[in-house]
Amino acid sequence: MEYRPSEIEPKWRAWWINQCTYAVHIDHTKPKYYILDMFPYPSGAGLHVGHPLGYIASDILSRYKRLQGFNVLHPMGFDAFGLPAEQYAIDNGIHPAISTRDNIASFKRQLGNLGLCYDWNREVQTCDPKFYKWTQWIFLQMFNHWYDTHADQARPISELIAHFEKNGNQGVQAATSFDGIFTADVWKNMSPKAQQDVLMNYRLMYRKVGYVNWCEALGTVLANDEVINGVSERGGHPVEIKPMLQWSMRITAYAERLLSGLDTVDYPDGLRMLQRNWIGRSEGAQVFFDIENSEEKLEIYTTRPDTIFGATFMVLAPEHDLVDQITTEAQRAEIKTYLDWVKSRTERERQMEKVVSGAFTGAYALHPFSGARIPIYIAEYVLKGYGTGAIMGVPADDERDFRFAEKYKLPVVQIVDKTMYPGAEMEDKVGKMVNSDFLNGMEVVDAIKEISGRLESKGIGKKRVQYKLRDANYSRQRYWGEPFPIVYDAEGVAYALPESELPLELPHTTEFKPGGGKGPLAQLDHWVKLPDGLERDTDTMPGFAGSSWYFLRYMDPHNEEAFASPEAINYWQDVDFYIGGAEHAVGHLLYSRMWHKFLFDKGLVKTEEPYKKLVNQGMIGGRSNHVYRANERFFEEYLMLKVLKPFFESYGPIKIAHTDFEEDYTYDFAFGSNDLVIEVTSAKQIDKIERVKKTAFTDHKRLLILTTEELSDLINEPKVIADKIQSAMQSKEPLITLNDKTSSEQLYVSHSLIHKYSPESFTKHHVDVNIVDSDVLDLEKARKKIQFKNANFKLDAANGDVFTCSFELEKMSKRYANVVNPDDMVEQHGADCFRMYEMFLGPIEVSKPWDTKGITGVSGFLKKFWQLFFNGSEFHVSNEQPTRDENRVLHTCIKKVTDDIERFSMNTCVSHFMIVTNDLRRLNCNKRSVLEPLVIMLAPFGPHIAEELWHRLGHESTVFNAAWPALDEAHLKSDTKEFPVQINGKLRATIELPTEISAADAEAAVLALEQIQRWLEGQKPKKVVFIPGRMINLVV
RNA sequence: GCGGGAAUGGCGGAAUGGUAGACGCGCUGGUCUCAAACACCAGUGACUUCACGGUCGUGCGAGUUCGAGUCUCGCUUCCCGCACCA
Repeated sequence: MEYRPSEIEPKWRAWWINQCTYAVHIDHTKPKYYILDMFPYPSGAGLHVGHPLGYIASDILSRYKRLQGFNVLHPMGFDAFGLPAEQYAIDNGIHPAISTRDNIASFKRQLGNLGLCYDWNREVQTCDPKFYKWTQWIFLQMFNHWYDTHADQARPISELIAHFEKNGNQGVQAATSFDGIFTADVWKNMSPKAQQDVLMNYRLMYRKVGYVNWCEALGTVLANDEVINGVSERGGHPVEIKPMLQWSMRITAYAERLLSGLDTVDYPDGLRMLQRNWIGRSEGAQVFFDIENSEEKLEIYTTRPDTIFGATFMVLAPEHDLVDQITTEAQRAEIKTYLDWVKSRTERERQMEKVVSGAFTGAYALHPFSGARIPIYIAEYVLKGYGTGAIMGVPADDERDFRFAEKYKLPVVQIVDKTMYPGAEMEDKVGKMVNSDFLNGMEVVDAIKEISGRLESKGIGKKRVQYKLRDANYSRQRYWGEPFPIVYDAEGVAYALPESELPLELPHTTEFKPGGGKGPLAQLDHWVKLPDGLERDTDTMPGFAGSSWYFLRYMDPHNEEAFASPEAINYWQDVDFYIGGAEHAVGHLLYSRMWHKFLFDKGLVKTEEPYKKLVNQGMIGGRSNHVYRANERFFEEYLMLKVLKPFFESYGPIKIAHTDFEEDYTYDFAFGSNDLVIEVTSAKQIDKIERVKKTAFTDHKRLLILTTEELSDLINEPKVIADKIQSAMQSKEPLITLNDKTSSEQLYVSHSLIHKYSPESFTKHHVDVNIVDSDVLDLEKARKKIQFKNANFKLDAANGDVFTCSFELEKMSKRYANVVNPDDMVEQHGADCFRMYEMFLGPIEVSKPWDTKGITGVSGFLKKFWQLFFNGSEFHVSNEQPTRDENRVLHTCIKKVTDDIERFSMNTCVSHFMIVTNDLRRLNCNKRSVLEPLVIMLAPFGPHIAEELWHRLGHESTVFNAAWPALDEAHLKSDTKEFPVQINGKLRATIELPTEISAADAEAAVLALEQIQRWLEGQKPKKVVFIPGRMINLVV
């Protein structure tokens, strides 16, 4: 009986839904396993074959774990707030809620086609008030907490207030943007607003004026990771730095834990490295320098305090607060010129700049040990936002400082002797200190310790750990996001809404354009202005708000009392296996890890880290096809090469010098002994035709006009054109224009022919890969496309009148017309086949190109597998005992597939199923005791075919309630094995020997081999290496 | 520039330090067919040989080892990330 996926697949999908096969409940009798796909944003573009890769892989793992006896949570939902829907609303007037709902529906329909085992009852959408109630709730928890760096955890703001009331802020060790010390009395005498302003500096969600990435075109502030090379990630619009009052998330408080936590999770090394770099921890020291003739101290940050004796200049960031105060009158003009220049430059220009620049302030710092006067400069290469925004310039030990010193002719004092470390770079922390007073002779590492101690005892410096990581901007001047559950009084003091007022629902509007630096919500007076005089925050939360905790909601998605019940959290704990794209490496993953740690501090979740194991799926690239459209040049070359040769032989070619044309010659073709001239042009170029007519008339030439349109029509019949030219030659007519009823407006030329013409003859265009098969264009389908309306094709006659395209590997994208839709694949080959082919392409983690051709291999395999169960049209499975060989095939498969799924190597599993199927066909095996376990093992990969066969085998319940087959090692071994025989490591022969043969017996057998004797040339081998059950190597 | 990853037939890719190229695509030949498609069978790294066989072969160059695609060192190219982070 034929395998017909289109019949069996929809049947079982409906049955699974009907039977609630994928419904998951807390079950304390089974171990839990939580498998999560990264939260998709439902874009309007629909899925291409690259998208489901991870979903299929996680689906296979989920089904496998279930068969292994785990209670598997495998949910799906949508990151439904976001910019694209809002942009779409601005462009098309469709409310984001509507377009988002529609996009989710089509996304779910496409996923539904693939037979994925999600428990849709647990679906969440971040734009659902029932969901974002808890996003707002967590936000308020963070608002109401501060980070105690001593206890190394978040604590309620109320405890901080209590401390202030007793002791002021003395003894408080906090992650804070507040500097300065106040006493309890000072605190108590502050106005309520002043107190709130102080507290704001301690909150984990806080407001501050920050320099933000403002994107005028999008009308919003962007996070650092949404800005790529100075332009917005979405749309590529310019981004400028602008000061604004914004919500900020104090992720820096968790920097150390985010870093150390990386050692406890199973993430890919590359991803861990990425996060480490992003957090960017560096250990160094802050040092205060006195400034000559000034009360101010200059605070710098350095990771190399040991090089302090090599400091020959200081550099401040141009925006540094001290610049104005310390600049001397004499230098004021120069500094101003420099600052103006810096301001005039865009972020992008600054990043691209390779040459150092700066200006001298006229002020001097005093060296804390030598007392030397050190000139203070400002320079762009020192950044306001990092460290203290000021450095000491040590040109002998820092590349940039050296370049700066070179340019401004500043002295270079060698302070580290690296002669005993050949190959050490300038900035390596090795060598012996010289020219450094009391540090002389010390190794760098010891010198760092020594100087740190001295700085500290002198009270002019301190060890300090610094991070590159910045607090995340948490405000967006946008509509389609979570509103802030915050109101402000007349003085601008922020108050949290009471929990009872959550969710604060997003009000309806039809106007989405931002204005004046404010989001669309600002225009909704009735919503913003409250009766009691308070005003709402008019920004919305960023995209990462909902996605920072969504995986917790899946544990208990309908709970109205909490974001998830303690019972659910206790049972499901955390995500065991997380799969998704590497693009979330530093954004989503860092943010959600931070939220999880915060909730952990609060005792609301049970683990420090949200995701135990993480796998990044690779991208699937597209294979684009190109067609070549003929330019006018092509027709001229074509006539020359294919048609006119005999005419030139008869009449002789001539060239007529140009009169008033731009081209070199007046006519495209002219002849020595015939007064006919030929002009090739598009019929659309009426002006040109008129001019040529006039010129021909003046020259007393008869004119034949060949239009590219008619040539296109006749392109596959060169003889017809030749005949027409022939009759024109013989005619007496002064003007011959041919057929004006043409159907072709363009001509496309088979790629196999274009090498005969010059490259300028063609323009390359993408063509939809779905109408191309093995680079051959399907002309029937092509003619239906708008692209080829009124087009003709020059076919490759030598190769059976085909039209070929060239190909290129590119990103899969509508723009390249190379998008392959999974729906089409499922329709043609079935979901099981599509799923297995996706896996078969290669390792999940690796990027690879899609090639639709190869899917026939998997399709053929499934047909063969199906046929194992049938005798002609009849389902026929025998109950006989399996043979040794059959058992070996089965158990080898159990071992291989089990091992490979465990190491997430799905491609080799599919390969192995193919091998097994081929083996069993050879063995003519249709035995239940072999086939039934195979059906169970195939089920995670091809759930539909497995369910069908499982039921035909007589089972009533789903195959996913079966148990994964157990391995019996005894069946793996065969009696004999073909041993490779090597001479000096090179394979020279193979020999069939008992698998368990002893070294001595093997040696004897091998030495008896004629081929081996030939290599030994009568000598005895020096040494015999025998690996039992594996191989034999003779050393001669 | 810094950091990470990769490099194996025409293509996607296999290979606990032990028979390199499994499996599939493609290609070639054959069977079936009036023919094509499907299906099935056989072959398919390069060079060489009538053949048996031999030589070379996992980006390049060294090394460790009885034995290296795999381990070590040095280079080349490509991909990804970060980019004046003091």
